[in-house]
Amino acid sequence: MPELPEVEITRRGLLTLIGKTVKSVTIRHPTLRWPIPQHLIQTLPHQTLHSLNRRAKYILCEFDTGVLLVHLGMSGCIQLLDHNYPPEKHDHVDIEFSDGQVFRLRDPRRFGAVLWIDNKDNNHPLLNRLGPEPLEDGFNAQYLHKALSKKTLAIKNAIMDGYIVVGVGNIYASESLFRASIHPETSANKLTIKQCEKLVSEIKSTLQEALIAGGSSLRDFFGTDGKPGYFQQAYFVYGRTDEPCKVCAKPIKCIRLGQRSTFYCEKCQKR
DNA sequence: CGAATCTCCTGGAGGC
DNA sequence: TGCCTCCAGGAGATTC
Repeated sequence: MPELPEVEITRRGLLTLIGKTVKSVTIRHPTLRWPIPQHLIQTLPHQTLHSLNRRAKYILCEFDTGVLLVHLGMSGCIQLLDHNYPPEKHDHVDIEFSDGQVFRLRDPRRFGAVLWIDNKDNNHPLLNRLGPEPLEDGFNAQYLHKALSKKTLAIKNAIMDGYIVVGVGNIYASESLFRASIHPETSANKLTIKQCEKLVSEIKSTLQEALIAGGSSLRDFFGTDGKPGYFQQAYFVYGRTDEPCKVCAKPIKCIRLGQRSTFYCEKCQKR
């Protein structure tokens, strides 16, 4: 399931498309999280891709008259293929470029999204209220401590809230809290500035390590070249219920927090 | 208003 | 081997 490192790796894998012009768009299955705008079939051809950026887990593809916003949901991947390569069952969208390369979105569970933001519509509602990027300087201990100061929800839910900080999904939330020795159920406003320092630092390093490792992969993530990442071997707690903690050997606990599996070590992580 | 819950979807795993 | 049930999860929408 794509977390921020996988999205960033996907974006980098697409950079070779910059400067190329769209030849055609094929939409095979228009109902992702929201309907894919059918007008893309007419709008995109003849437009040039100028840049590929990322905000949170959204990939932003800048064309002449607007931005194509792509989200991979939890099972999405983008592959770059020759246009003769036959589509498979869950290959919902193709954007063929004039050199014959195809940007192909596959998303079996269809939690992903493909939307169009016209240049005249700035301040898109999906983007304009998002918190800071976790790897940028705006995400620091002072910011986090202040952002949490009136929050009583569990810290794990807080760091997964995109209005506080973007890009921290379920896996890295558990991993970062373990590394920071903070119990996932701790009230967000109870974190000291010192704990915020540690947590910010561990969120950054966890994401950074995953990025360097080429993105983590569970069974259904592949990057643009079809190769899986390998970060999952390094998990301290995620998916390790009842297995010994890698630090203290006590069995890892699994609880539900905000409808999500949450993994932690009760000895290493303090409330 | 903040927090918790609901919702979309399908593949894979486990039980029999 | 096949069928059934259950589960996973990003994040906006809805409800409390």
